[in-house]
Amino acid sequence: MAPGRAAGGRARNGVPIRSAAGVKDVAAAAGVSLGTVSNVLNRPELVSTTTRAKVEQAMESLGFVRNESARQLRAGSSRILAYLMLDAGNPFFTDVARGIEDAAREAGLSVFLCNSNEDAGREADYLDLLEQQRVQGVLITPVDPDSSRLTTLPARGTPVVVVDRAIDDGEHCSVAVDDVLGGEVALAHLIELGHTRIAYVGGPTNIGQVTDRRQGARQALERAGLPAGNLVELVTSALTVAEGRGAGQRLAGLPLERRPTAAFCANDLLALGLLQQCVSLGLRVPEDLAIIGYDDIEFAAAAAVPLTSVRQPRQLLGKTAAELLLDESANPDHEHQRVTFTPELVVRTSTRGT
Amino acid sequence: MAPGRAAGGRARNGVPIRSAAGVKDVAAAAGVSLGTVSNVLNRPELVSTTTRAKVEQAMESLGFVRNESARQLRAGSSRILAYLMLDAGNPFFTDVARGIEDAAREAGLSVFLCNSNEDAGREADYLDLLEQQRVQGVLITPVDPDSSRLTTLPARGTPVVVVDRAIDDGEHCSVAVDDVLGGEVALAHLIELGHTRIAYVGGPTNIGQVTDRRQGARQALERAGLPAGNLVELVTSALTVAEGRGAGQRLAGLPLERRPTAAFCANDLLALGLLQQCVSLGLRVPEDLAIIGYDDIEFAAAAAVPLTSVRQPRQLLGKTAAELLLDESANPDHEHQRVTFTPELVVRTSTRGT
DNA sequence: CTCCGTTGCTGAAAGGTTTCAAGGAGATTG
DNA sequence: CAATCTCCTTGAAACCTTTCAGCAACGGAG
Repeated sequence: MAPGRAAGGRARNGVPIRSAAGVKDVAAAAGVSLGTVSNVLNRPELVSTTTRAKVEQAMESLGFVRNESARQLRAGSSRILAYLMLDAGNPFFTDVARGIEDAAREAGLSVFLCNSNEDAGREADYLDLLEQQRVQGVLITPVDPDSSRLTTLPARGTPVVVVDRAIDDGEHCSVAVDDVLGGEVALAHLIELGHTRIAYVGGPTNIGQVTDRRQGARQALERAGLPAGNLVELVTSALTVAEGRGAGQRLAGLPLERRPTAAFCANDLLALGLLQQCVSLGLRVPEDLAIIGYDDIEFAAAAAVPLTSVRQPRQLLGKTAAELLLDESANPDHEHQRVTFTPELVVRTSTRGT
Repeated sequence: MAPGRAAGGRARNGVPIRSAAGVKDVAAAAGVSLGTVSNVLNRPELVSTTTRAKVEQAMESLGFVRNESARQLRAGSSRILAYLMLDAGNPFFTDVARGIEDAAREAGLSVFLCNSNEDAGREADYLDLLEQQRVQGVLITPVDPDSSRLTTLPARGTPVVVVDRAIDDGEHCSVAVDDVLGGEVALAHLIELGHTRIAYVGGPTNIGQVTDRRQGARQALERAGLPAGNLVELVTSALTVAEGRGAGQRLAGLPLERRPTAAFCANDLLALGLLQQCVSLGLRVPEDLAIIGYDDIEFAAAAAVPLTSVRQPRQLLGKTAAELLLDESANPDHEHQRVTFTPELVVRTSTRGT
């Protein structure tokens, strides 16, 4: 898989002088003062056209690069937002990120993406790092919504907005989609189709999305008057395609009389893996097993059997979150908000058949 | 799709004091000098256990957060790498990113991800930003490999490693997979299956991956003694699923006698979109149209018709690139390298049939 | 010819950290 | 008891930029 490593050697080591041209050098070269150079950089309208031209020319020829650390240290503010995402490999989150980027760009800010990869330790490390960097604000889809950092950051002045999770501790805004409702809708759909023994595939159970959707599923079951035991839980150790395949293996291995006739997966990656595995083991979808996913990522519709899923307004989620963050850092009488969107069932072949 | 926006208002505006506890305050609280606090932070082994405990306790109770801008300004070095990726929504690049993260983490560095989204302007903006931030190094899969920034950054002291593209201007290392070979292999496979009129789906044509793979395809065609005109180009405006669908629409609309019997797509996203559209328009894959993708992302195997693709060692690509970058910034007699991996054909149903 | 308002430029101070030469306190040796 | 040595700690200088009060020059109004 990873063979021939044909090194095409290339010598010539660049001179490692960070030539260190600073405003001072530019000022000297242009024959003006420090302050003027700074004005060219920050308030060009205060500088006469001829002087500005001289300065810009000097910058150009010296290869001047503004030192952002120094700028930020003195000016006190950063022009950067960060989105700390749960899983960069899940298209759902990259779509959210796109919404964030669009909103940030509009406000003249840049976005750095960080990937916690469902690991609470990494998440904590990144939060520390971002706080130290004094970024203008942090958007996060948390692995661990109870991390103390989620409250200490805002308390110390770094605004935090929680995305795709509702948290109501008064320290930040949050933008979420009603996951309990989503779970309920998904299961109601399966029940309506006549299924009574249904698998819930998801995990790890410390992730809020997983438990909320499960709770919704249970509620739907209860409302339909079915015993709670009819929801068979298959716990996975991550929300990935590979884990979905593993679950498929386990599920297909169940004796027919105990095997569920439908599966509700905590996200589309799991559903796609489950689907793939079940199909390759000879189960027919939806006849032998109906499958419903969650998120409606773009790949859901292109799957072996087009996947029924619960759609969330991904980009809007990100855009809204970024706007709240911007408001928080710009507006002195910002009030924390909890915005909730409503999910939407998208029915395709994997449950309804053709 | 994006309805009910139930704002659950929450007042209580956090006091916006970035309480500004600095080393100075910590020193005062702990009854030691500035220098000692700094030593606790940077060379704890030089500080006696009792003093260290006092200082740490003071930090804790003051909620001290180190100001990274100031640290970096004085110390001159950053502990951050950045990966500027072509498309964060393409799982291929997030897998590369994972490889980078693993290698960086091992070296005690953090990675910020930036998404140029196939936009040369964004790419340039991010490169400027990263240089100003004085990150320790930049990994990039460029939209525009001819951007002057790709040489000015290293010349001024910010190491740059090019990922998934071979560039040989002596200013940086690069790690790539032989895309020409990959294109050749893909097309040879189709030709071997008896196809003679073949579509090449890809674009925009300023992206190197697109042109290299096309060139490989042409070479294979020539080698097989087929006229160049037998490769029908369908140019897309991005390497996305949606664009793939569009290409499918166009392709299916061709009169039967002119319609290719196989399609080679510049990446899997295009191939998945193409596949989905063609299937939904009633074409059988591979009987009416064989399809081959590129990258072998995880979703390729789970597609409506499991997709034949050209696999690249994604994580290894990232890991190798990060290691080269680390060497460049740590090792004074670093020599630029050009590492090339070999792609591998993975045959599935979309070309071979069942 | 003086006064005043504009416009454009200056230069010192400040921001929080790290570094480093130097000093101090105890312990050890002769 | 003096001389050394070790081990810790100290405080000022430096990193590069932005800010801001103030100065100079100029033109127009009276």
